[in-house]
Amino acid sequence: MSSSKPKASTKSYHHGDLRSALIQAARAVLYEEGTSKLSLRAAARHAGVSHAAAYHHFKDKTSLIAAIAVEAFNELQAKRNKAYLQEDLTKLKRIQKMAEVYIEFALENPQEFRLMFLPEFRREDVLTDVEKAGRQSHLQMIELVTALQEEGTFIEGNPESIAINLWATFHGLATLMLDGPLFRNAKTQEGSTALITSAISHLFYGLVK
Amino acid sequence: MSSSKPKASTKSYHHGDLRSALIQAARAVLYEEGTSKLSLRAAARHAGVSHAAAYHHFKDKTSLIAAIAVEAFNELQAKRNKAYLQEDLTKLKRIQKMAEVYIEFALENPQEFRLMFLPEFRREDVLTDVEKAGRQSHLQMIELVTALQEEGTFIEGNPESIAINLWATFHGLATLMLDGPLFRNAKTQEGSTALITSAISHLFYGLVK
DNA sequence: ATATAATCTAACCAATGTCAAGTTCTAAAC
DNA sequence: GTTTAGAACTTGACATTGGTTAGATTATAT
Repeated sequence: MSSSKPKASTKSYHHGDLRSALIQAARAVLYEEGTSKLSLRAAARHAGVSHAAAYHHFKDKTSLIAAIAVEAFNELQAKRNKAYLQEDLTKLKRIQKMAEVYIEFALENPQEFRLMFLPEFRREDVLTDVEKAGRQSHLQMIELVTALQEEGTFIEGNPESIAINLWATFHGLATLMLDGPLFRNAKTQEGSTALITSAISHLFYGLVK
Repeated sequence: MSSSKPKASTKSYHHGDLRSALIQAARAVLYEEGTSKLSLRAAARHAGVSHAAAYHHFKDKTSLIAAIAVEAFNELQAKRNKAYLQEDLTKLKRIQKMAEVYIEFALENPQEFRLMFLPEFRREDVLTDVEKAGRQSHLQMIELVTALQEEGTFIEGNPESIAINLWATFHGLATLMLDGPLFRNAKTQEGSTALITSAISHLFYGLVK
């Protein structure tokens, strides 16, 4: 929660770290009032500053939302690394773990997760900040796949293509559980892990006899 | 494009089929002005009627959007049936075809596709119209899986779980191609079909050697 | 002829994004 | 230690837009 550099004074005219306070505030609004109520003004209100203060930290409304997405991507990555380092697992189990972390994150932070994949954050010509923030995980997954190929566990083939396949499965499950027909299954822990486990197993060992 | 029952007179006071005209108008606005500009007023404007006229056909703004989602689900289903009936394919190829149709629909109708999976259209307690409209495809897929199990092609196991897995793969690919890191791959026909083909093949035959 | 559905005009009100101009604090220069 | 420049905020105002309701008006259908 608390960041490192700035001294967040409690009551001074200058906030100390309004930028990240606004991001937090915006996230809170997202949950307390819903996506449609998220506005620069609402975030400012929630952070206890004037409605125009945000313009010293964000170019416009979209920038604030992008900042939320970036922060969320970073949190996901952190969570991923934590799981990755903590556990002493086979590489195969590691992949399962990645899926669990991904979906858990989506279910625990649904509003942020949706923002992470808004179309306005992708541009043909340039890599946006949001894209950059998401890129790391992708590369990490490719590495893992490559390692699995080298140790002879996985089939040959373009590792990126396989990584994409894995991600698509995670992502598809996550989104269907969040906003699709699987949202009822996602209400219980058992329901969701069952879905994950069977999906991973199918993908690992195939559907065709 | 033109529906069956009502006579869409061109210039009378009574429109004839304003309801579906508004849906069409709203879809047009979606593409011409973007999601954020979609409003009841904009739809009415585009349909050439007064801004209050919509209230005789839709309870509120959300209902109009829901109607778009329902219509889109129906179109997807129709497209699916068409592909399903036309082609004389093995059941396995049929699944590949379903994936292609699904993703093609998403890429050709990105705006509608996004609306089809808005969280506000799912409720814990009741089946919403949008949900009902999406349900058919799901059942169809389960049937197909069951058939594949019976003919001994697919592994045993809960057919629904397998169908979910397939859907998640399609859906994950579609969403990542639309609003995720794969959106650059989706720009060309070859790029997208390559992704689909390899994903299906991986899922059919497994990633583990 | 009459009831009623479909449409229109008008108006209200609540928001929001954004800019402009003034204030208050911080920090660096002297 | 004082001055001073500039950054961080505030208040106020503008223009836009949108959802929604109320009360006519016009067409359709019985």
